[in-house]
Amino acid sequence: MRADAVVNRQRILEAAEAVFSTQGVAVPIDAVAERAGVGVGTVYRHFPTKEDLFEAIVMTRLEDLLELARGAAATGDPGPALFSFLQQFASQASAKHDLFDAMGAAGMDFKDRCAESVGELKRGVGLLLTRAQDAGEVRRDMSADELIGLVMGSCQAAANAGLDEAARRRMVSIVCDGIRTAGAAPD
Amino acid sequence: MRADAVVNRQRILEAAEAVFSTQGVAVPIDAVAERAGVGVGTVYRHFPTKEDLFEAIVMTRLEDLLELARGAAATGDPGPALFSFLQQFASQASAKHDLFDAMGAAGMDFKDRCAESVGELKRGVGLLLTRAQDAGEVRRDMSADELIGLVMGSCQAAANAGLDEAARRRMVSIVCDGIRTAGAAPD
DNA sequence: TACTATACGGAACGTGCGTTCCGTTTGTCA
DNA sequence: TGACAAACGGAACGCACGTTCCGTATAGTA
Repeated sequence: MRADAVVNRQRILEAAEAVFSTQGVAVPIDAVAERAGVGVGTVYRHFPTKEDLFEAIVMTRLEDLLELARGAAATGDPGPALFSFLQQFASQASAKHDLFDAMGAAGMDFKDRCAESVGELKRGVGLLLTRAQDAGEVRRDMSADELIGLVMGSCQAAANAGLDEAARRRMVSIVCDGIRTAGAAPD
Repeated sequence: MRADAVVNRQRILEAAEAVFSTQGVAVPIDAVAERAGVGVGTVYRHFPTKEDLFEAIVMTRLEDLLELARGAAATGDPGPALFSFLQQFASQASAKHDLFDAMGAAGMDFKDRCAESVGELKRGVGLLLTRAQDAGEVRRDMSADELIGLVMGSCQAAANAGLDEAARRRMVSIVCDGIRTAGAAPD
C-alpha cells in the first residue's frame, strides 16, 4: 500500500470516528470526506460502502465495551461492579452517538454484521448480571437484554431531550436502584 | 366541502394513524396514500405538508395522554397513581411508534409545532410526580423530563430489541421501583 | 340534463445522499 | 529522471422521497 494511502486511511478513520460520534450514522459520507480532507472517491476506495466504514468504527467501540465488562467481572463485589459498569457503559454510549444506531435499529441493515459483536457484549453483560443475581444483590426476574435496553434507552432519551450528564447519571442510578433486591442498601 | 372530500379526509387520517403507528414518521407519504386508497395529490390537498398530517395524528395522541395524566391526578393514592399512569403511558407509546418520533428527535422539524402539547403533557406528568414526591413515595432528586425519558427510552429500546410486552412492563416496573423512596413497599 | 367549481390521480420535478467513473496526480522503483 | 501502477478528487448517476402540476372526473346545482 502506498504511503499516502496509509495516511489517508487513518485520516478517514479519525474523521469518521469524530463525525459519527456527534451526529450518529445519519451523517452523509461527504461530511466524513470533508473532515478528513479527502474526496468522496477516496473514502470509497478504502471502505467500499458506508456500512463498511461504520462497521470499522463501531467494532472497536464494542470491543472496548466488552473489555470494560470483562474488567468489571474481575472486580470483587458483584453488585457494585455491575452498577459501576452500567454507568461507564452509559457514559460511553452518550459520548458516541453511533452506538445508539449500532445497538438499536438504525435503518441501515448493517445490524447483521455487528450482530456477533453485539451478541458477545450482551453475553458479557449477562455474566455480570447473573453474578450479581447469584450474590442476591439484584432481582432475578429480568434479562440482560432488558437491562441493556434500559440503559441505552436512558442515554438516548437524555440525548434527545438535551439533558446534561448529571441527569443521565441520575437516570442510570434510578435503573440501578430499580434492579436492586429490596434488601440491598440503596446507596 | 364536497361529500367525497370529507370521506377521503377521514380515510387519509385513518390510514395515517395506522401507518404511523407501526412504521413511525419515517414512512413515505405514498404508503399513506396507498393505504387510504387515494393518490398522493389528494393527501397533499388535505394536508399541505407531511408535517401537517403527522401533527394531526400526534396531537390527538398527546391529548389522550394528557387526559390519562389528569385522570391519574384525580386518583387517590399519589404513588400508585403515578406508577399506574407510567405503565399506561408506556403501553400507548409502544403501540404508537410515532410517539417516539414526536417526543424524541425525529429529524423532522415538526418538534416546534407539537412543543406546546408536549410541554403540557410534561407539566401534567410533573404534577403527578411532585404529588407523589410530596407524599413521600418518590425520591425528590429527579425531574419529570428524566422520568419521561426513562419510560420512553424503555419503550424505544424494547421495540428496537424486539422485546415483548411482558419485558417492557418489567422494564417500566424497574423504573418505578427505582424512583421509589427506600422506605416505600416495592409491591 | 348541462354546467361549473371542486376534488382527484399520478406523472413529473427538486433535493439529498450513496455510489460509481474517469481524467488527473503522485508515490515508487529502476 | 522517466515510466507506470496506485491513488486521488469530484462530477455524475441512480434511487427514494417530499412536493407540485395539470388534465380528468365528479358532486352539487339550476
